Amino acid sequence: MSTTKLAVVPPSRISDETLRNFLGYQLKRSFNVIQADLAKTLKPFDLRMLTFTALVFIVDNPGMSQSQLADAMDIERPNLVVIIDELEQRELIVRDRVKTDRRMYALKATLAGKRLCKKAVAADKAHEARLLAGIDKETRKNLMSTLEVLSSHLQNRNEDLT
Amino acid sequence: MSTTKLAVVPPSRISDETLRNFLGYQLKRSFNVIQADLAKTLKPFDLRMLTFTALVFIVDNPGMSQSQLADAMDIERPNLVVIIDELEQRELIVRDRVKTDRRMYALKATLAGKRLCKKAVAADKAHEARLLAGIDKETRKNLMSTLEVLSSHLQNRNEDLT
DNA sequence: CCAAATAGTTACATAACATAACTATTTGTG
DNA sequence: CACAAATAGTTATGTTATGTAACTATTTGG
Repeated sequence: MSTTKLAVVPPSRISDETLRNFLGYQLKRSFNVIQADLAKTLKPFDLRMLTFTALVFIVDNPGMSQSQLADAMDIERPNLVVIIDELEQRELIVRDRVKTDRRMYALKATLAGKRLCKKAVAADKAHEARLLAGIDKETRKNLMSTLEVLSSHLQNRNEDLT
Repeated sequence: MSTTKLAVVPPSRISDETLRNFLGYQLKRSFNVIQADLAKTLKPFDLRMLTFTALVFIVDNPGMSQSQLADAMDIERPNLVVIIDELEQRELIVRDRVKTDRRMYALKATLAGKRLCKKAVAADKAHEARLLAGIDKETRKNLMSTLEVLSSHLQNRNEDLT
């Protein structure tokens, strides 16, 4: 049997047995699917995952600062600037100067921002419900609590290091 | 009490209660931490997450094609080209033309590629062990199997749609 | 025989992310 | 009280990941 005959791997025999043991790999596989579907879900609202997350944080925490939001979103402060710029330009949020500390802004959602947020959150809920259809309620619950444990553990580790 | 006094949110009161219910949010939080640490872990090998994943797949599946690898990695084929170019240029892999189908290559790891892969896999294992230290064995096992269920479910859904 | 499909590529655009360096302002210490 | 250090936000820039259009070369199927 010549080696060229075996040169091509049949599709069914592609193995990810090494990678499958890595948490990062499993997270990325799942996250890829969810992220792609979320991009489609948010597109009608002219939102992306980062602008959506920022808006939700601001709606839930009126008066938070840009530094706090960057921390909460786990992104660098310079990268937040364009996100806030975009939400402000669309009149979904406002940057209010803080009288007691003129370096900082208090971020607040406008009425339009709150409304858009509500709709986008509902759409996101539906998108996740669709993706998880076929997984029973008990398993979903276990999934969410397991991920909560994981992300809390990792966040705590991160904070200890800084 | 004037509104300016309440303008600033105390750090301890930032709430992510809306976002915390989203699977995508939880996955992203965890994935952010793992990805940042993995970038540091792979840097001494001059690898990134994508080049590492590609190399592992090729080592485990000698002879696989670029199309198969793109599918396995869930990326678009044009984006695989620079990844394969880089691994080839470093002489970690080779692109062998397939005699029976001159459109395609059979990708194979070189000895140097296999060696680097082995070291990088060990380093990745250690990085994940470090990140998960403090989580007991039973919880880790549950975590991995839960994520396996999730990513299999989502991959199956994706394949059904295409 | 040839249209359709496939494998791989080039070119390009967008978005996410990291870092250096800056201005304006506040804080803390000697 | 003066001022160095720290903080909040910003500009500029580079790197990486990702998506899409259009292309060439080759194979497939009717």
